[in-house]
Amino acid sequence: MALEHLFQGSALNAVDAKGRVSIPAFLRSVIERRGDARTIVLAKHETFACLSAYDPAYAALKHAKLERLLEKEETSPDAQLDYQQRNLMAFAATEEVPYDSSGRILFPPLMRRKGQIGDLALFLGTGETFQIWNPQLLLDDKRIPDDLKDIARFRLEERGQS
Amino acid sequence: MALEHLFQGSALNAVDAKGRVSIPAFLRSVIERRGDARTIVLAKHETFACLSAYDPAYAALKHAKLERLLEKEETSPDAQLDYQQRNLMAFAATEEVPYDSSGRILFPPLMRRKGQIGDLALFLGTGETFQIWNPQLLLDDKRIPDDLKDIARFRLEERGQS
DNA sequence: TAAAATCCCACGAAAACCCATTGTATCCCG
DNA sequence: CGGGATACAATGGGTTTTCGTGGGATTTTA
Repeated sequence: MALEHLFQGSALNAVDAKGRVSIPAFLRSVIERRGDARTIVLAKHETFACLSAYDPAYAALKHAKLERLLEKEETSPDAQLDYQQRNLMAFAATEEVPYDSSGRILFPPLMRRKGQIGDLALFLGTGETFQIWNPQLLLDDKRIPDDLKDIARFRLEERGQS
Repeated sequence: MALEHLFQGSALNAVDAKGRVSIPAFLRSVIERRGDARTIVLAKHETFACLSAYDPAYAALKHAKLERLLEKEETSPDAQLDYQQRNLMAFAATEEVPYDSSGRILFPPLMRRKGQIGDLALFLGTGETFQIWNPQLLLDDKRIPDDLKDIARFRLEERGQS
């Protein structure tokens, strides 16, 4: 699985009173080059206190990979349950949301709580996917490199003095 | 078998006094993109205490897959019986129900009992198909990942405090 | 004729849509 | 090279549409 277009860069956007957020244009352009959907898929990140996001085409790719894995070791009794659990997490525990002509999504309340997103959303490109953080939680996480925290601080300052 | 449109997301809907339930709009949109039917097929899930649901187009696909499997290992003595059993389950043990213009089905009593569905139906997208749960049974199932139970609890809360 | 299914309409909340404003980066031309 | 015009991004607000749901009326079935 070698994706041609990768997510990169960072941005800090506001979540308004209605729960709307602009998806940064540089991330949207990757989504639309990977497929022709104007939609993102949201999931709780596996290891960090943030959300993981990607495009539907990437979700389909991941699913196909799972399917192939199952067909290989279909016989095993545990494999069946393992497959069911993965499938549930990959699809039931995610939400697909379209963005409108101005590039905004309506943040689903479930994901907003899972990611503990307040009125600021920090977007971080990570190649195949991107992440959405509550900036403060990123600053508080000891596992995050200082250089990255500097970027988060910069984005916060940018916004503070305007 | 690479399906283009996949079921994902979750929702908790009410089953009213007449036994009617709204199929969530985001699931219906997948059904209608896969084919032009406004119908779902219901079956008891193979491993969980819930129902499995999908569109007629997917049922046809599953059938074709079974056929191919049979032709491959036709020689085996067990294969024939296995095929007969699977075929029975795939067709006799299922019910096809149309949904109306407002997206509701009338829940067939047999399936409602098989799935132990009360007055709340939890819908979970799982890619090729989706599941319908009695939310309490999902919470009680030890095989279900905690993250998914959190989602079920969230859906229950959403509804409770309104 | 009673029970059940289908059709119809109605309502409130939420989501999607449209338009307007601001700020910023980009481009073009003098 | 500078400065004005331009395009686009992010955001705010109002309006329209859709969704889930309840209930009544009509038709069908047993």
